[in-house]
Amino acid sequence: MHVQRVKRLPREVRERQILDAAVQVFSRHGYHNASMDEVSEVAGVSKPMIYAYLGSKEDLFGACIRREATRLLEAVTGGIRVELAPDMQLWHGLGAFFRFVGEHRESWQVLHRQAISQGGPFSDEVLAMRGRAIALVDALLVRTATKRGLDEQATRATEALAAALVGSAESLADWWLDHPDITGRTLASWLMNLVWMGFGDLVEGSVWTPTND
Amino acid sequence: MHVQRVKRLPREVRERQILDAAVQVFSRHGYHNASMDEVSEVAGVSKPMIYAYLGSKEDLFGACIRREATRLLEAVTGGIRVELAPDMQLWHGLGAFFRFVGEHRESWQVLHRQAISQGGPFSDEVLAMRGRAIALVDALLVRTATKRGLDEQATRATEALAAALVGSAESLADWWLDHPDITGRTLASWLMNLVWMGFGDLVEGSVWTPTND
Amino acid sequence: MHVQRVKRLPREVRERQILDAAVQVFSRHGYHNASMDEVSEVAGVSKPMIYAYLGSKEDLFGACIRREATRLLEAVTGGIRVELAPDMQLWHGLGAFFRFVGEHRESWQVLHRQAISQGGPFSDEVLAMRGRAIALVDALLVRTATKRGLDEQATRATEALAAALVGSAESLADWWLDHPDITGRTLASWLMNLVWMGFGDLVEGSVWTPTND
Amino acid sequence: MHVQRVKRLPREVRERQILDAAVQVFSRHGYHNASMDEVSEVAGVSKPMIYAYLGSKEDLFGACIRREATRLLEAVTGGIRVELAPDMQLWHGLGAFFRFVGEHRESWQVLHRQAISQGGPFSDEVLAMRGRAIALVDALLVRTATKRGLDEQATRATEALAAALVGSAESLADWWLDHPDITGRTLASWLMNLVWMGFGDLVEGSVWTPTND
DNA sequence: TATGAATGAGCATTCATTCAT
DNA sequence: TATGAATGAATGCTCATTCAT
Repeated sequence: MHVQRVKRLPREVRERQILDAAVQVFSRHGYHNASMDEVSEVAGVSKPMIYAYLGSKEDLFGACIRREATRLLEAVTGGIRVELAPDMQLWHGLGAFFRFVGEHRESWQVLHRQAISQGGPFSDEVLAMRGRAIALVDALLVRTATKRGLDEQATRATEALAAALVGSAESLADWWLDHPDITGRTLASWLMNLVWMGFGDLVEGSVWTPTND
Repeated sequence: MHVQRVKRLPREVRERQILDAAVQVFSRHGYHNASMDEVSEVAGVSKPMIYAYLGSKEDLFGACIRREATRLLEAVTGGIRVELAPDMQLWHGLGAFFRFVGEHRESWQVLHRQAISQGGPFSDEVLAMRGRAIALVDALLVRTATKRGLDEQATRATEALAAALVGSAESLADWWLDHPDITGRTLASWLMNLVWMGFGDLVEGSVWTPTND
Repeated sequence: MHVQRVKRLPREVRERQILDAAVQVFSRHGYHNASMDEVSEVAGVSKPMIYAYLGSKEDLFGACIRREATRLLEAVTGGIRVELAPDMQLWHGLGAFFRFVGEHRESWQVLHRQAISQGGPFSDEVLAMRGRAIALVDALLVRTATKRGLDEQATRATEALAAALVGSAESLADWWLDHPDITGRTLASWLMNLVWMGFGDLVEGSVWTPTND
Repeated sequence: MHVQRVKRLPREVRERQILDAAVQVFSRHGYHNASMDEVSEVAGVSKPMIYAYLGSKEDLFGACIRREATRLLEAVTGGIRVELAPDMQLWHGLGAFFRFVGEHRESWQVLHRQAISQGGPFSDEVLAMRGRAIALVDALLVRTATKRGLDEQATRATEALAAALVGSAESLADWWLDHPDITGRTLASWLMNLVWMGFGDLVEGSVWTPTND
C-alpha cells in the first residue's frame, strides 16, 4: 500500500551503513556519550538490526576501530614502495599517513582519541596497531643504521626513536586540525627533516650531551 | 571505644583527600565509568561532602585536571634554568617532564588520556596547556635559530617542530608505561639527540629532500 | 504457559494507563511526595516507558493537569444549553460541575489542590482555567444586568462577583468531601439561591450598606 | 578578637526570627521546595539551632501554620463587635479578614495554598480553622434566620451557605492578588451585598428554582 | 528481514538531619 | 548557646539491551 521507507537490503550493505554511522557518532560524542539510539537514527536502521548484525555497543565500537585501523594501515603500507631506499619509504609512508588523516578526520578521531582513552581491549587494539607502525619504522631505522654501522647507544635507542617519530606524527596530525592551511606534504617534509637528519647524526656518532648536569 | 575512622577535618584537608581519590579513580576507569560512589569510597568521605566541596562530577573532573595540569607545569618550569643555553633548558625541561610522569602516572593518565578524549572544556583546557608547552619550546627554537641565522623554510617550521617535539615527548611517556626499565633521563637524552640535532642540521641548511617524487 | 500480565500495547493505550495512574498517585501524595516509581508501579509500566511517552515528572504532571482540566471544562460546557436564560445556564453549569467533582474526586484534588499549590506554570495553567470559568460566569451576569439596567457600582463588581461565585463553588466542592450525604444537585441549588438572588437584588438597586462605620 | 556575627540571644527572640524566616521561605517556594538551608540562611541562624528550637521541618511548618492561623483568627475576631447586629458583625469580620490578607500576604499564602495542599495534619489544621470560621458565620446566619423564621430548606442550607461565603472570601482574596488596585473595603462590601441579600431573600421565602429540569 | 514496545540496572544528585566541637 | 562538618536515604532520569510481532 504505502511505500516502505527502506528496502530489504543485503546484510553487507546494512553493515556498512551502520559502521559509517557509528564512526560518525563515536567521533562526534566519544564512546560513552554516543548513544545507540543516535547511531540507529543516523544509520537509518532500527536498533535491533544493529545488535543482530554487529553485537553490543562494545562490539560495535571494536568493529569501527578495526575497520578504520585497517584502512589506515592499508593506506600507509599501500603508499610505500619497498624497493626504494629507507628514507624514501619513510617519506612516502608519512605522506600517505597525512593524506589519510586529512581525508578521514573522523576515522582519525575515533582511532586516536576515543579508542585510546578507553581502557582495556580498545586501547590495546589501537596500541597494537601503533606498535606495528613503530616496528615498521624501527625496521627502517635499523636497516639504515646497520648499513652504516651502529654504535651501542644508538642501537638501543632505535625503538624509542621510532616511538618518538610515530608520536610526532600523531601529534602533528592533531596540531594540523587547528592549522588546516598547511598541506600534509609540508608536514611530512618537516618531520623528515627533523627526524631523519637527527637520526643520521646519531648514527654517525655525532651526539648531543648535556654540558654539565 | 573503637577508633573513629576519620574525625572532623578542616575543609582544606578534605578537599585534598577528595581530589586525590578522584584522580585515582578517574585515571583507573575514565571519566564516564568512574562513579561518584567509588570516589567517595576511596576518599573515605560521603558523597554529599564531595558535592558540597567540589560540586558536580563535571566540576570535580575539572578540578582534577586543573590541579594536575598546574602541578605538571610547575614541575617543568621549576626544572628550567632560564640563564642557561636553550639546549640545556630543553634538556632540563624534558628531564623534569619525564620525572613528573614517572612519579605521577595517574596524573598523567588523567591529563593525557581522559581529559583529551572528553570533548568540550576539558580537552580545551588540556590542549591549552599543551599549547603553552609548544610555545615555550618554540621560543627556545626561535632563539637558537635566530642566533645562527634562519632561512625561510626553517622559520615557518619552528612551531610545527615544537608541536612535534611535544608530541614525541607525550608519545614516549606513553611508550614508557610499557617499558619501565628505562630511566626517564635516558628518554630525555634520546629525545634531545633526535630532535636537537635534526633541528641543528635544519638550521644549518642541511636539508633532506625526496630524491624524486 | 502462564498468563502474561500485559502484552505489547499501542502507545495510545499505554499513555492513558500512565496518565490514569499518575492522577491517582499525584492526588494521593501531592506532586513532590509522589514518586515516579509508584506511578510506574500503579500503571503497571516500567519507568522508562513513562519517560519515553510522557517526559519528565514535571511534564507528566502537566499532562495530568491539562487532561483533567480539559475534562472538567468539557463536562461543564457540555452541560450548558446556550439557548436558555442566563440563570438556567448557570444552574446547569453548576450541576455539571458538581457532578464532575462527585465522579472524579481525584481529578478535582489534582487540579484544585496540587496544581495550584505548585508555583509557576502549573498553577498558572489552572488559574487560567479558573479565569475562563470566571469570565464565563461574568458574561452571564453582565448579560442579565444589562437587560435590567446596570448601575455604576454593580458594573464594576460583576467580575469580582463572578470570582466569588467560582470560589464558592470550589469551596463547596471541598466542603462536600466531608459531607458526602448531600447531593450535588442540592449544592447547586443552594448556591443558585445564594448568589443569583443576591445578584438580582444588587442589580435592582437594593443595596446593603453598613449602618455606621 | 573579631566581632561575632550574632550575639547570644534569648530563646524567644531566636524562635521569632526563625518563624519569620520560615514563613517567608515557605510562602515563596512551597513546603517541599523550601530547604532548611534557606530558612537558616534567611533567619541568620545555623540549622542545628532550628532543630533544637523548633524540631523537624514538619514541626517547623506546623508552627508556622499555627502562628499565622492564630494571628488571622485574632485579627478577625478582634475586628468583630459582638454587641452589633449580625450583618454588621459579618461586615466587620470581612473587613478585618481582607485587611489582614492585604497586610500579610505571605501568611495568607502559607495558610491558604501551602498548608492545604499538603495532605495530613497540615491541611487538617487549616481546615479546622476554616471550619471554625464557617461555624462562626453559620451562627450569625442562624441567629438572623431564627429571628425572622426559617423554613426547612433554608435551615439545612445555612452551613453550606456559610461554607460558600468563606470560600468566596478566600477566592476573592486570591483574586485580589492580581487586582491590587481595589481596596479590601470594597471587596468586603461586594461580598456583603452578594451574600447577605441573597440570604435575606432566602430567609424570606423568595426562592430561586429551575424553571424546568 | 525488520521494528515498535518494553525493561533492568545503574548513576548523579539532593536534602533533612545529626555529631563533635 | 552555637555551628561547621558530615551522612543515610531517597529519587529523577538514562541507556544498553531484548522481546513479540
